Parts: sequence; structure tokens; C-alpha cells
Amino acid sequence: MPHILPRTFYARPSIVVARDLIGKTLVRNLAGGVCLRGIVVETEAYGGTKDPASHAFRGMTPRNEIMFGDAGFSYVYFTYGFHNCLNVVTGRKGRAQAVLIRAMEPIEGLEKMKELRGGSTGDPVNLTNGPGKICQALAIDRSLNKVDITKNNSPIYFESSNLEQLGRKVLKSSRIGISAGKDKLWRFYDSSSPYVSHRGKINLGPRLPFRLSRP
DNA sequence: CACTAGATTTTCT
DNA sequence: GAAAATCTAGTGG
Repeated sequence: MPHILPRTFYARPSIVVARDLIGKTLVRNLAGGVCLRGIVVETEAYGGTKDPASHAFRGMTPRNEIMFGDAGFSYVYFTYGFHNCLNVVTGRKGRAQAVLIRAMEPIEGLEKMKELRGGSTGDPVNLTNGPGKICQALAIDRSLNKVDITKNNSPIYFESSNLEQLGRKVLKSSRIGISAGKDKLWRFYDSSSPYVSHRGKINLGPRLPFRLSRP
């Protein structure tokens, strides 16, 4: 039986949480009882004030304040004038660690996701193969910043998945889109998922068919 | 398929 | 004032 990931899951180093979130289910409850779900296939870990790529590198600001709080809360930020990105706060209070959710495989509510993404996106993979795309497909914006993601009435939470054990191979690489801290291999992804972002540049491994075709 | 320019606005220096 | 944890459309091979 799937269960909501508790705060103890998040209260560990971001690198561990990022790795363990691969294969978990991201659940987004919309108003009106609509539920959207997807399997997490790509994440990135961000350290606190010691990580030059982290928003917390230069200390606490109004934007990153939630990173300095307890684990198990959302950190949603807006960037490049267009896009929102979803993170979960991890580690011990004050450490300011977080994990960026970069890609997922949709498993429920695909029609609603398409609609939120503005209709056809060409290749179905384009629905959720990037941090900005996930937020658009799941209707996530800054109004969902600082949300407790360990409650079953939360608009966002993660749960354990029956699909976790389906032979996923988790690989790691340097993080994407950053200028400092590229030496750290803190990006984790399911090597066989077609939904992983930046395929072909960094990712090796075969592009398998849609995972939903599996039992 | 590979590469890049351009969009657009928040955030912090 | 500059940079940004990105995306899309467009070009060229």
C-alpha cells in the first residue's frame, strides 16, 4: 500500500533524499477533487551555505527563508521571468538543504496536465521532462511555497510507489543549468526513463517506451 | 540531431 | 543593474 512520505524521510541529507525520491510518486491535489500523479525520475540535491550552486549560499533572504526551516516543506521559486521550480526542503533545520524535482513520468491526470501545458506539446515526453514543465503541468506556482508536504490533505505530497522496484537504475551526473558547483555529481536520474531532461547530452542508456506499458 | 537566441520578471547586490 | 536551479522556436547539418 502506498503511503505518504513522512518528515523523517526528508530530514536526511539532500543527496540521500534526492537519490531516494527517484521512483516515488508525486501527488498533486487540485481543487475540485482532481488528482494528478507522476513517478519522479530526475532530481538534484542542493546543499546549504557551503554549496555555491544553492540559493542558500549567501545566507537567508526572503526568497530562500523556507530552506532554513524544517524538512518536509515545499520551496517553490520563480525564475527566468517565466518558470516555477518545485523543491522539497531536506536535512536538519538551519542547514538550508533542498532537492529540486526535475522530471517525472505522468501516471494520472494526463489530460489535465496537457491542458495546463497549453494543449499539444508534440512529443508526449515534453509534458513533464523539466522542472519548469512539471510546475506548469501540475499547476504549481509560488502560492504553493512553504507548504507542509507530509500531510494527506496537502495540495502536494510524495508517496511510496508500487513501481519503485521495476528495475530502475539510478545514475548521477553534474547538475544542470548552474555555473558554480559543477564538480559535484548531485543530479540523480532513472537511466531508462524517456522523461529525463537533457537526454542525449548527459544521459546514456536506452530510451525505453512509456513506463505505463509495464505491469 | 545540435546549437542558440530571445522571451520576461523576480531577486538580490 | 545583472544574473537567473528554464523553455521554445528557429536555424543549420
